[in-house]
Amino acid sequence: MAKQKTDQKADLLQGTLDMLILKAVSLGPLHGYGIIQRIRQISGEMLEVEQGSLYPALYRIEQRGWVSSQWEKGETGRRVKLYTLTKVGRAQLEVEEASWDRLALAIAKVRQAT
Amino acid sequence: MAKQKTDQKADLLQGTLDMLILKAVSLGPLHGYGIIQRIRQISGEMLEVEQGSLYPALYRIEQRGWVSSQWEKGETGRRVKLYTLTKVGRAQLEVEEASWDRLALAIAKVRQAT
DNA sequence: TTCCATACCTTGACATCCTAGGCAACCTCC
DNA sequence: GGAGGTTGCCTAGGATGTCAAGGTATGGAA
Repeated sequence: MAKQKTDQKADLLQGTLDMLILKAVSLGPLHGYGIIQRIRQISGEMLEVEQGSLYPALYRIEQRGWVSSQWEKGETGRRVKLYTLTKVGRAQLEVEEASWDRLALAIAKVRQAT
Repeated sequence: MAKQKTDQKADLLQGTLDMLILKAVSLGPLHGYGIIQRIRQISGEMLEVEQGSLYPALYRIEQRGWVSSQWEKGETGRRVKLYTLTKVGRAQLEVEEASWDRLALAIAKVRQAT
């Protein structure tokens, strides 16, 4: 299906996946497969989340109460598991974004060092 | 001793440690304990690498040929294990920096999504 | 002499991610 | 009507990397 991905295996860093998922779901309820597509889309085709990474992560995230899920009939008539961001999840997203900002800033400083 | 660390568990993301170490050593040969200090310093006290993370990482990095080591007499008269960046290591540093840039760019895009 | 900082290292637990599968429903095209 | 592709869910197993916690030793300061 033409994955290609600019030949560079950009692989996510451990810990960033949760933030990406929360962000994707924050744009509106979504099912698992759709999350992968949305992340790919909003990252400009740069990030490709594997199913084997996503589903365990979703389970984990739901356990922590950051998202809630319910089975629904999708637009195509098929049953899909819709995930919705909870209030706690929205707060967590902000925490993770702040944490990322701090790290990115720190790394930037290190990069400048001579 | 005053560690403090702004109470925020800034914890590194898996995968960034190698880059930090390579960068630290790229500024001049250094021993393990000194690497921790240099990273703390050039990150503006934002990054605190644990010894339990550093030494395994150093071993790993040396096995891959990115640094070489030799025992020397430190300034204080004590024996220290000095690590030096190799040519391969310098190339690897560039690879990791480029990889970080890609990821940071992708994350930034995701952050902007509405 | 007691304590702290420096300096090395290991062990074991833990979380997260990826590879590689499996299952099923739906669609299109031949 | 059958084949194959896409959507959609999931799991098992292994690899990796990090951390918490400990151990050892030297040297200087109090």
